[in-house]
Amino acid sequence: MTSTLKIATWNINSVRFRIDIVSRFLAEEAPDILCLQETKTVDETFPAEALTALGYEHQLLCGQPMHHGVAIVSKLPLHNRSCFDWQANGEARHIGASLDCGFRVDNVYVPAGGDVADREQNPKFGQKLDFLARMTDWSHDLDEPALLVGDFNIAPLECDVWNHKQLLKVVSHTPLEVETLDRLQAANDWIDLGRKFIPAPERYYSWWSYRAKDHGKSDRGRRLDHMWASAKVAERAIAHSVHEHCRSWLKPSDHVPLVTQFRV
DNA sequence: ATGGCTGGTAGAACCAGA
Repeated sequence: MTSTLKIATWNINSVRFRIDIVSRFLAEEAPDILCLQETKTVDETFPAEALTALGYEHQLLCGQPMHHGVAIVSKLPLHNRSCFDWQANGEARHIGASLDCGFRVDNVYVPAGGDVADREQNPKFGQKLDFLARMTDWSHDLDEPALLVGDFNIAPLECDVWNHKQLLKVVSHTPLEVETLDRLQAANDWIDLGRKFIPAPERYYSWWSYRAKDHGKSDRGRRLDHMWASAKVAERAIAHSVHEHCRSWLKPSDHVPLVTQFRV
């Protein structure tokens, strides 16, 4: 029997502050699995009960005080929890699990990288590149079907940003970051599901700054969030959607959810 | 018009996001 599996990813910018819109999204879209980034809470205060009440009883948490933090909540069992420290400093930026349908899910929050695109002047930029290099090594050694999702904090293509030329020196769209992301992609022949379903040069953004007076009017977006699949998993992807309307909800995250549906 | 905003935590003339 063939059925489908729907997986979502969302940088929520505080899961406690935004539990109401998380609940609304889960009720309306009903993914089987939701990967969250920037939960901004320790595991003890993660809103576990509210999500269990919506049917997401399987929860893997990797939080820390104040910043960062990732989680996977699921209607289906999650096995073999892994938590890689690709930042090499203890920050909570990855959580992975195996699914009964035969592939693993890895949920990642790549460091933003600070303001200056130079690792000598700005150590955070170096940490971002090093994080991606460690992910690349891991991708190289990966020997099982996998789905890699999350906030990569890089918009690689010209059509992934509102203005390519203006953003060439802005961290998230610099040529060095794009090259580094390309090496990561090549290390496991990852398929960019977003662009498989919404091919370039079509506009595709997943993040809009809080600082715009009217984010929808200026539409200065970037595609910072991604869903990448290894070849066997990509073959099973049958639909992909960007939930741009969530950016206009009350007290929104600055990111919107992405959803991919798979044949399993 | 790359910060004009945002949340967490402390109780900031803070930090971090991107």
